[in-house]
Amino acid sequence: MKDRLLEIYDLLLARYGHRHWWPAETPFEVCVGAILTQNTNWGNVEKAIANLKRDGLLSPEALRDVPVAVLADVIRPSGFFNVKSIRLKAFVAHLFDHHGGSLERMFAGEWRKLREELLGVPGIGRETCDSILLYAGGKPSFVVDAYTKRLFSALGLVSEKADYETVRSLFMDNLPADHRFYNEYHALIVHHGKEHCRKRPRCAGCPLHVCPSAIHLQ
DNA sequence: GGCCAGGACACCA
DNA sequence: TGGTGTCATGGC
Repeated sequence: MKDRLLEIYDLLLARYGHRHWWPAETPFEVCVGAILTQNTNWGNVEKAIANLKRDGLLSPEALRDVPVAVLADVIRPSGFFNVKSIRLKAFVAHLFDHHGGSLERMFAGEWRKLREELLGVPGIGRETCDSILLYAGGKPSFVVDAYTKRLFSALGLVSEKADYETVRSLFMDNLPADHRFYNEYHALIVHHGKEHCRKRPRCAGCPLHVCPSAIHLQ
């Protein structure tokens, strides 16, 4: 299984090159983006983040102090703005309550313990949590998203019905715990999912040689 | 005008 | 545990 996973990685990297993820300027922006992108097109998230920057709200202190109704209006383009504004406030409140408002301090401890801690914050589920750990904190916690499940079930490596932790274990039990490697691998999976297969439904020249119809089925 | 997007959670059986 | 409804905008 390890060789197969490495082979797929090599194919994706050879085709698409390094993706330089996550698309954000700071670790805090990664955390905000991870929450805003929940079941949402990334283009809409970019609009919301641009609004936050415009209004000087992209900092732990600013998000802590802004009224939730104001925040909801600012992040409106990302969709689900009422729930996401509450989730952003919950994350920042946790950051101040447990880590003095400092991401650096939050990431200083043992990351597996931090993972359990963050999963207890309302609005931070497994994918959001792992995205924060990997892309904001540089921790070797593999991210599983819709693209990952779709692709690797299409490749026959996991069941279509496999739950999050099962898919995550496929990678973490078989690959070295290297956050740069996990970063690149997941970024390539997402890029393949939206830039290749979605724009070219027939998947002509798909580097993975998989049945395209399986990938496009929801 | 319908479908979908880098989920999470409450509720129910 | 597993299935279903809810939250919502914007691009195609």
